Amino acid sequence: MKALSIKDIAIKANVSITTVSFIINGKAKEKSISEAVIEKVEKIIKESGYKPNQIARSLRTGNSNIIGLIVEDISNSFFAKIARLIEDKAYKRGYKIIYSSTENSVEKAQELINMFKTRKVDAYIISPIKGIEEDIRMLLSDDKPVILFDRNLADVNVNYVGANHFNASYQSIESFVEQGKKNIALVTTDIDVEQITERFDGYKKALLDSGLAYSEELVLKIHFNQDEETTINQIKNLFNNQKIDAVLFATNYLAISGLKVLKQIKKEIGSEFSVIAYDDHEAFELHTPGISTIQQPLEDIAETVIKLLLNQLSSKTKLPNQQVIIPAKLIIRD
Amino acid sequence: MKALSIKDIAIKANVSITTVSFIINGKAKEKSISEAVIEKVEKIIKESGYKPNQIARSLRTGNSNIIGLIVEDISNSFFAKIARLIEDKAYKRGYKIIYSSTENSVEKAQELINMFKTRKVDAYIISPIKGIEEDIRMLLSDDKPVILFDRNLADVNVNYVGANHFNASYQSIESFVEQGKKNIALVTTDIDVEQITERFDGYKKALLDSGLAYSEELVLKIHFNQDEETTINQIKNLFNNQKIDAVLFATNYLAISGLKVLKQIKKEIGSEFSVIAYDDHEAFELHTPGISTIQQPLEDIAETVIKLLLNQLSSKTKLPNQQVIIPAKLIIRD
DNA sequence: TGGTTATAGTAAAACGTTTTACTACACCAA
DNA sequence: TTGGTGTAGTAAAACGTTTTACTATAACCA
Repeated sequence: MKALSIKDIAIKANVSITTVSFIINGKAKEKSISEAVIEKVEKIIKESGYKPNQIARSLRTGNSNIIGLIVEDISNSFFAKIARLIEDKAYKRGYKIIYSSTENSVEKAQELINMFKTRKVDAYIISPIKGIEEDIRMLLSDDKPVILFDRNLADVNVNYVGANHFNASYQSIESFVEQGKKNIALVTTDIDVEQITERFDGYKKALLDSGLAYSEELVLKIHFNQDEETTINQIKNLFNNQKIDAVLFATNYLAISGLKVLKQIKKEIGSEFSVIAYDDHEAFELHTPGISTIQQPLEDIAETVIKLLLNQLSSKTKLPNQQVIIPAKLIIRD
Repeated sequence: MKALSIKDIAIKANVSITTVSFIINGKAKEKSISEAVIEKVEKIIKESGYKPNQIARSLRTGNSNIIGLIVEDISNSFFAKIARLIEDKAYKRGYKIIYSSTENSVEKAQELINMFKTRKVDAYIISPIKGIEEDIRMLLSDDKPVILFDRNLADVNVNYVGANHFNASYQSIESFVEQGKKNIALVTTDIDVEQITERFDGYKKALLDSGLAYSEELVLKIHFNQDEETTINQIKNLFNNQKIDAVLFATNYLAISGLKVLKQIKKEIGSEFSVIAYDDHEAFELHTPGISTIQQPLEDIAETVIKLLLNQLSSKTKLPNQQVIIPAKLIIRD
């Protein structure tokens, strides 16, 4: 049962392929096709269930109505939620999203970009990693819209949407200080992206501004793709060996490992020991006591990404790149 | 900066397009192209960075090396994790995955299937919903491999991989009974798929086999896409109005809502009140006390799905459909 | 009347591949 | 010399669209 082609429709309707194509693409009026023919052809299309072959279409037009979305790890709830929101919004505007995970591997990211490129996606939404700057520049020079989100790359001039990581981090520390905390730790990762360094800088700056000393002993940088057991041991070490009364986790999965440690070593969260986690997670609300978190405005981020993208797609001329920074929200729970 | 085509390579190498194509596709030997020419062409390809246009390739060959994955909701951690595992495994075998969420809407599912069809994906992995039986039969009659997972459709003869939901549910209730529980509730959804009805049947059968009465008052069926507030109120009602000493949640998101209720009404989980949740979630391990769960073997499911799929893809003849049922594991935590 | 304009539509090239059927030549055996 | 076989390679069709440039007829008008 081979699929119907535009040719079959043309034969059935006894008109030319061109005419059918014009009708399908809503150009019938401007190409002066008569009402009668339009109706006849549309009827045949409906009855036969003909669907244009998108591959052929893409080959001819060079675009696909598909947007490629590249994230670090689709199984991380932050990315899964953002992906889902973006998918919904794009879908409503007639675009499909295809997504894939980089696993923080430069190689895989490059391969994905290449795959998307050879499949002629119309635009890219990327949560980037260091090392793919050159690839992104290539996309830009192909005149394809690119939006980075969550993480920015310092030395590429491109659209970016993300939360204000510096401020969020700064506020968290401030809030610890207001509670009278003196020994505030930071558990972060060693991924070298702006978003992570900003969180780090916010931590440092807030400490200094509050008259507290910054001490390297209180900062733990976890290697980004080691197994969880190692992570847990390192955090355990930190908690056991340092006098700490508060800790900021720079990502939600680090916080989850951290909470596991606290459970294991039976350290209670409360007035003696406070925790704030970056990026909310179901587990934090449910936790007893509730875990305070920095919530990124997922909905806003997704909406802004899509809006920027569609602007670019519908504009003939290249629009200036924008950097949109959206405030994050500190949610205090207990 | 237009992309290079096979023609450009042919000109540069001073050979025909055909020759280049044979070399790219590893058919040079069998088509008796000389070693010298092969080397020359390969060198030019490497130096110029030429990448074949996959769209043109798909148009010509009718396939794409892409597998379409359709799930209910990619932001649900069960699906996100499965998707990620499948993606990894497919990737290693040279296939790309593109995924999309149905949101439990028949219409959206059909549109997605259509989109994948017109993009000529080579195979489908679908966590189906009732109402798309006909669409799946269409795919099968197109001779495209289809694997259902997580949920089966009773009246379509197709490959299926899933956990043993009946047994898992049965065992959970058994374990409650062993603990001396008498009033065991079930919170489930009203989605009409085998996997959910099996969980329900396991619950019922186990009660009867243990000599406990089955009572409709103890079963709450939540409408599948209502907002969480309503769900929480309904569960609160159940917990407040019925004498219950144990509850099985049929999905992880229901369990999360349920745990929120328990927190709100300050009901402690312990010897008086036991909980088991279907499908593990980070929040359950972290919860105090830990929440017992039924773990589906994600890794096994993903591996089996991919294996079945690749068998079909590489076989010339149509293989018989298989139904693979994988045992789930009851994890008792406290 | 002839020239312009509008209406209604079509033929054919192009997008970048893969693949079938072919050519051209050399070599060898009978 | 003929014919067969192997080697090395190519021309051209095909996949299913979109789009440009074209034709043919009717209508209008001065």
